[in-house]
Amino acid sequence: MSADDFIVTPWHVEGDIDYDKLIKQFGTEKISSELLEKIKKITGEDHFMLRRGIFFSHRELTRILDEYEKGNKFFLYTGRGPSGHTHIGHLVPWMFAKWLQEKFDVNLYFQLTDDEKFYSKPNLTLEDTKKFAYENALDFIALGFDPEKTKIIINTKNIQTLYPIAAQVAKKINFSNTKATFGFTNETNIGMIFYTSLQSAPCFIEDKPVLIPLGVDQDPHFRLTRDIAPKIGKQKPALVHNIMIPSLEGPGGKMSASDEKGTIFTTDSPSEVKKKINKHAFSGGQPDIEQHRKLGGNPDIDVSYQYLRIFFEPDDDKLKTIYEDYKSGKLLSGELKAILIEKINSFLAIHQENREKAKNQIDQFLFENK
RNA sequence: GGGUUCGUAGCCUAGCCUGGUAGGGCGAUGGUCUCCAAAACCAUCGAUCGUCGGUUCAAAUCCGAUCGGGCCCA
Repeated sequence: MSADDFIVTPWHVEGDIDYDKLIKQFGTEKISSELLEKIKKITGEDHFMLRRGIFFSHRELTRILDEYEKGNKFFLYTGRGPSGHTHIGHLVPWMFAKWLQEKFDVNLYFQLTDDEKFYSKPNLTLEDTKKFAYENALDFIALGFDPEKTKIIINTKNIQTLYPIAAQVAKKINFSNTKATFGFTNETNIGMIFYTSLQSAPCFIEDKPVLIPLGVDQDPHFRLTRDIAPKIGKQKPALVHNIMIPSLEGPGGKMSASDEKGTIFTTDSPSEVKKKINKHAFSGGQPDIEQHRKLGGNPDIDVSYQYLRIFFEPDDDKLKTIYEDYKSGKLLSGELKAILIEKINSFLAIHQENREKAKNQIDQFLFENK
């Protein structure tokens, strides 16, 4: 694979992603400075993930905001395919969704697609994906959502509510559409072929516009949803996309729950975090200390720095100092890693506490079939 | 229901025709190097060859059955 080749699909992400190219390829819109200003005007602040381009692309976010300004509220929808334990990359769109919910005071639906992971992962049983759905839900709740405005949908549990909506959608998507969108072949099981209609269902669960914060790799599902929405008399869902969170081992892939050593899980202990970062985090440092002092490091490819930028250092000034010190050679890779380890571990200490509490809160969050 | 094809370590795969208890690649682990990581170079671990039975001195290899996956036809 050459340097500018990359693959982004809902099931596979590979290569060094050029996000400007991806925007063209997917046909989305870049989040412009005007749009950022508009968000700032309405919410009173601009989230660091927006400022830093962690959320970099959208579909019709402008329309959602225009409607909001006219007094028409929207609702939020995001989710997670429960194929394994939660890692810190998953928390990015969830954190952002929480911010959106607070700023706009809107409802949020969180879909756990246990059926889809059962269909798409040959080795997982339905029991496995259900178990992971529960585990993932704890991490979601631990971020501090309001149970009055936040409901967790589990596909196999809430099918009664989802199915009539999914049926509306399914009738409007034909095999050619899904084949073209997802590259399905004759080997693809029919669960997968139907599945996108189920992922669409929460878009229409309330009769309001919907905004979906999500990893850009999940965009194809909603491209189809957007196509058929007008055909069933609904508004197209609006999307806001975040970049892929790199694996510890470097650019050229997203953090994956199946890659143990390249991934920080929310349940990792402080010593595991320390070991993983020190032993595996790809660095932008120079081959030895003399050269590093002389030439400086490259924060743009340094995974530790990227994690600080994406999630763990919201303070722009502090981040800027780290960037400059690393670039000038003042800060060594080992020292940068120490900063990140401290940040992650203090985050996880609180998160893990909240995660324990979530076990008693989960019932308040689960969606009741209507 | 019929046909066909495949099933070898975490993954991909050679070997099967012409029987003599497995070879490679990726990955993983450890080491050297480095402030770390990567790269590079060493080294190591890892497979009762889907299962059961038969033939044979000897079966991943031949035969039968069975389970599982894929495709085509009905």
